Amino acid sequence: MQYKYITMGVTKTEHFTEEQNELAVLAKALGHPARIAIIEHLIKVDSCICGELVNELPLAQPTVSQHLKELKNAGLIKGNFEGASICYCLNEEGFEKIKSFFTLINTYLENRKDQCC
Amino acid sequence: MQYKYITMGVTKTEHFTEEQNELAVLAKALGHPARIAIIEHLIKVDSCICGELVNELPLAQPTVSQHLKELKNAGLIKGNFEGASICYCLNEEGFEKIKSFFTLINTYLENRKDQCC
DNA sequence: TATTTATATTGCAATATTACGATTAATTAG
DNA sequence: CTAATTAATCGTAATATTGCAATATAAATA
Repeated sequence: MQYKYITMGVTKTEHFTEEQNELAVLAKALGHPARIAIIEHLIKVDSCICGELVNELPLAQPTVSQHLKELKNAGLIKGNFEGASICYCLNEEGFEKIKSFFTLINTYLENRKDQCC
Repeated sequence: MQYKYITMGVTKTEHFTEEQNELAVLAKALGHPARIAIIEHLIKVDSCICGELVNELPLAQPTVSQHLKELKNAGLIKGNFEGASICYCLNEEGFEKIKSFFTLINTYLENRKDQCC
């Protein structure tokens, strides 16, 4: 058997810029309704949350833990231990990177003249 | 054999709000460096593009076509036929939906007082 | 110290995504 | 009409993601 397609199913990150890969990682982390819900909840309660997320979300505890881990790895939330529980809140850094991308897009869209499509 | 976990690997969209699912779909569509590159290229050339994307990207034609389809399905780009080729440009609607989400986040982050994490 | 509470990790089942060769479809050029 | 060009679709290989039961870990409490 030949390994003709050894990278099938794998994103070819090496062919894109670091900025493009970073943006994709951030967007991907937001690409799940549970993770959107987590972000929204963090904003809603306006404080660091400690665990009640499992009660808020329609998912089992290990699944929530996994989603939190992905948001943390992407740099969109931060988490610190606070006694027995852990405390999460938004990580400004991650959102700053997204911000400049969307500022670029919005500026473009606002000034766009023609639109052949 | 029992099909105990018939929905394994499937996002439980039905338990989230329509808005959360919509946002997740949009973010997910941006969650790949090739699709970020496509959006950036559409902004850079400031016009509808007709096919040269395959030359710009380090991916085969069917792969590029697939990424374009995903961006189109998510509502982030539009495409029209123009003779033998097809013409793509940004779809403002999709980006509008993302915009309000990030406005919410930015407003929150700018006004946030404490930060226990 | 033993028990409870809170969260992370492991392991695994199942679907989703990524990538591309081969092919198809549709238009243009000759 | 035929060949060339352009882009979508099909089929398939391979990895990634999602979800949860079971388990592990770590701190608080009795």
